[in-house]
Amino acid sequence: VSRVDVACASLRRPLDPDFGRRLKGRRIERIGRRAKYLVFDLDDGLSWIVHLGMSGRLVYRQPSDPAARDRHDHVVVHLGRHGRLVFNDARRFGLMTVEAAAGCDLFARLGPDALDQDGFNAAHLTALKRHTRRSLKDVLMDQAVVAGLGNIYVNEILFAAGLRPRRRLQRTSRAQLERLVAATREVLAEAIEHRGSSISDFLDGIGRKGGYQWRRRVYDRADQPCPRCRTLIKAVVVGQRSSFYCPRCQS
DNA sequence: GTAAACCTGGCA
DNA sequence: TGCCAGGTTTAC
Repeated sequence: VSRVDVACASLRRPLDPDFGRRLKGRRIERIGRRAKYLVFDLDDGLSWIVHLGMSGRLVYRQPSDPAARDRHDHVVVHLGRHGRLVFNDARRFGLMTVEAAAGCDLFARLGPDALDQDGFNAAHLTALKRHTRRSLKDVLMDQAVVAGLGNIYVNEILFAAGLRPRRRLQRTSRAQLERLVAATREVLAEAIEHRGSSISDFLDGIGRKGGYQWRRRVYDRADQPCPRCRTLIKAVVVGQRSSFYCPRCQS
């Protein structure tokens, strides 16, 4: 990292005044992920941690790419002669920080990753069942229960599992929970294969749109026919978030 | 639990 | 003009 330009520090969490100083001069040794956070491990043991929020993008640009700055390019991380990483976020719901990943408070309350076979399974969900009246939608959206799922994919997972968003966890059988966990892996595998959902803002790390928006079965498809049975998709609000389901295929 | 807060942009 | 949006936190 040869230089860090901060055009706007007021993200969801205001950018630390030391952010640029901590990143400049470091070498990025590994790129990973923790739930919805991108994690760039640095050569001094700290990590550059990034969350894209709703409208954020982090895009690599070649040295030859035009230098023109967009109004919402808030942070530019220059990589010497190798180009730069540009963080753009119209709504500024994203955040970034440089700190030790171990003991990072952003990670403190995260549950098992949605793709972690050992952590996220039917037994994990069964253990929550006892004293809760929460809906499946609410439970899957809770990053402390299972980390990494957002509104689009929870809608798609519930459709794939044949379960309604408002169904109570308590009233969901072990077999249905097994189905739900399997559906999570299937939906995420397909979403990753198609590089995510570009419904309005999302671009991948090299500026390409994802393709999953063309494959979604129910999300934002109110009053359109279910791809399986042609019944019209319903829209409801669960926990302040829009939910979509097929009243025939999902129970 | 539920609402409101943080922001901008797009659409009816 | 008002309402909605891939997220998360904070306050009643």
